Amino acid sequence: MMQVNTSSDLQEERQRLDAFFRFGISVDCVVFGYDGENLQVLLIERGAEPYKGFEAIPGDLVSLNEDIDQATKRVLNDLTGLPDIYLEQLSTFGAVERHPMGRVVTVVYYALLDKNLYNPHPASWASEAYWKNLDEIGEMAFDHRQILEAAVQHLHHKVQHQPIGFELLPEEFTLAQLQHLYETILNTSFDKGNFRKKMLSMNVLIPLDKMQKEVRHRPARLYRFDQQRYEQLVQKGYLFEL
Amino acid sequence: MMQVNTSSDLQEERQRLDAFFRFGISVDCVVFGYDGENLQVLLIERGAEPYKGFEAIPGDLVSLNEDIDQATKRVLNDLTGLPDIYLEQLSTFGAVERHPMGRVVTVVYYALLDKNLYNPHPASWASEAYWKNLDEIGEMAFDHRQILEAAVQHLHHKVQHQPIGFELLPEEFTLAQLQHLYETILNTSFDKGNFRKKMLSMNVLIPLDKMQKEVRHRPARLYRFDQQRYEQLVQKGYLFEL
DNA sequence: TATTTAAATTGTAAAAAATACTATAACTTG
DNA sequence: CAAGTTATAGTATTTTTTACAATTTAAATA
Repeated sequence: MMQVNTSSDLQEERQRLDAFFRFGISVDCVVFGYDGENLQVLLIERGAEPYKGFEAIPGDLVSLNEDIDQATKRVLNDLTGLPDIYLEQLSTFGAVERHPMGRVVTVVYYALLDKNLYNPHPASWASEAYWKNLDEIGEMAFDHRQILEAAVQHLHHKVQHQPIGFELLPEEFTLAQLQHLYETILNTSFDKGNFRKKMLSMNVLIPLDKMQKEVRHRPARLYRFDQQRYEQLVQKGYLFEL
Repeated sequence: MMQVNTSSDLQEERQRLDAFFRFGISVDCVVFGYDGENLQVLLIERGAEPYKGFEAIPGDLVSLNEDIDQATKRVLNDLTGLPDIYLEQLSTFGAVERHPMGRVVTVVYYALLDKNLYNPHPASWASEAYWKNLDEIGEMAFDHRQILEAAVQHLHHKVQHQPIGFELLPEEFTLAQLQHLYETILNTSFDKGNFRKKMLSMNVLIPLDKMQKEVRHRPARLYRFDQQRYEQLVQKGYLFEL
């Protein structure tokens, strides 16, 4: 098929389309953290309209010349002071009435991190920024409640098939810490010996020559996650599964 | 925190935001089909600028007052004549330069179906609409090549954890057909007896009192997928896995 | 009609993995 | 050093997976 497109062709078409180009795009960043005890999520209090004073997932409108993936990092940093972290796209919410200021479609990302590493500080139009236990969350701005529920569900599913749990822990951790994390996320309990055997048999943990410090009992060996090894296994078709 | 928002407050804010509300949103529908032999995908040839004459995934701009999920059904029907089918959201592509007519963020959906049931007919600005084998696809419009690859990868992953294979088959099918489908998608082969045992032990297949017809050997029993039973199992925490 | 053929279906023994549980080691604190 | 606590290792039992062989069925052919 031959292509004939003059510049005026395109201009005409662009005009016809003008009515379609009235959307706003935002990104929302669901950041999960773990403090060794509970699973938490990073929230802000909105200091600007709409929904001023409401709890919200950190998020903001994307600029016309800004890449969406990039926007997540900027927004998260602007509002909470968190540095560049890897955020994975989750899904997109686009109900017609979800935003009172116009038609805004929001792309939701999520991340997991060791919350002891970073302390959030509110900035820009965020009046507060803090961690909150998942089960203590009430009303939220926009459809953020719904978004958060989708993120939690995704986490439950994902943690059973990929070793994402490690992102929530310090670089070096004990098997008991890892087990407690999984038990928290999945709300179950595992046999200690068998959990250990299963984890170690996957060959994605590197045992270190270090021991836990400052505990009042036999100290446990520390391990770290072997990202390279994990990727090799995935290449070969191995699937991490609990 | 007290909320004070007069109507003029909001108007002011809306004006400040005007520069952000210049995005276009589109939906793209990756529809996979299976003809008993190969895995295929539904494509159109674009009959309008930009990328006139190129192969593309069926998709179009969303209207300002149109729900995104709804838009998928309209678009797919407009371009290819396919009726309402269930489409699942996959992910969103928003690179700055992905569309030559402006900033367009596209939300990608996908569906699976028995391609013998529906015959695509091009309409609206689609000059062609047809099924094509996955391994015979060349250049495509926009970033559709990239989108398609993401969809295929998602399919590979998903088929191993959810019984989506059934959507690609006729309502009534034999275990051999099901096995061949899985072998095609995953590009492997399974032991016949063990595949049968595994599938049946999941209790999501209803054996029918019907047999295959018009084959020149012992006819196989027909089964159908038990959606209800599957949902019950998922509720109870059971996870379908190959 | 008897025989052949192709595939469906069933069965089974061996191997591997998951599970439940016990025993021992290592460290801290009083 | 004894007591307490948790880590770590080990083991026997059960369950699941795997590989493969045997049997059944209906159509096609001779």
